[in-house]
Amino acid sequence: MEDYTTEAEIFKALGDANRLKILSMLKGGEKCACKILEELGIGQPTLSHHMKILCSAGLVKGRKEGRWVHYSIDGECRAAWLKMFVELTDAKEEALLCKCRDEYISEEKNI
Amino acid sequence: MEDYTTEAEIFKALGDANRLKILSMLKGGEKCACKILEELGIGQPTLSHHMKILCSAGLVKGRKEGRWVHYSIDGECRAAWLKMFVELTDAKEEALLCKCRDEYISEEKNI
DNA sequence: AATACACATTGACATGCATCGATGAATATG
DNA sequence: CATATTCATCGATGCATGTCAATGTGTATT
Repeated sequence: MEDYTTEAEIFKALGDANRLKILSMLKGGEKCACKILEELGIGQPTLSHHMKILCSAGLVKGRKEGRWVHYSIDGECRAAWLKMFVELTDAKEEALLCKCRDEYISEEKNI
Repeated sequence: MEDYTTEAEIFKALGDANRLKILSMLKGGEKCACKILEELGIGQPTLSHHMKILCSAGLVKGRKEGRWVHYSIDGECRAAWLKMFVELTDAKEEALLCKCRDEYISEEKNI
């Protein structure tokens, strides 16, 4: 049987309310760590800890610019995990999701 | 800002390799606890613990039949959580997923 | 009724994890 | 160069969690 250790690691990264808040904040686009910090009401080391987990899991990536680090959602990895979850729980729907994604991408290109 | 405590609880349920193995086993359909147990190589109380977490999170439901309990993936809750994750990380794609789901459902009805 | 079986619950234990204060590293500003 | 700022790392702490052995609960079988 498969191991699923890496997959579990990904879901663990999502298993914290503060990290979900962070993801929600990044949904609109790139955001600086200090901005996230002041909205979240937690300590700075704690935020750094959470960002490390989100980055290690691949959900988020950081872009360093001078003293600041701008974080954003890694769309590619996110899509891979979404597919992974669907595949893990229902085989037939996985095919559907891929089909829809292809349509979505081709729509994007036409704009 | 939203709380995301309940959402985090759901992802926590997925953040364990053994629970992901269980979900993978149930992908093909209903399965007895004793069958899961012998495939998984863990203690019986541990399995019971994991099934409780998966059921509390809503991902899995149990059907009691005599001495046995048959577990299966709760497709409805699963779909809601999938939507939640997509919505949490990207607003525009959420609309796409809903559209695809509607098409999927109407295809099912035509068969 | 007595026994066997399938599963849940309890209690204990070790490990993991979120959090914070203190400190370090890198970069901009004077 | 000195200082301030932004973020990462370290060490400590308290709580959550995965695991198992022992026991309890409900159900079939004899």
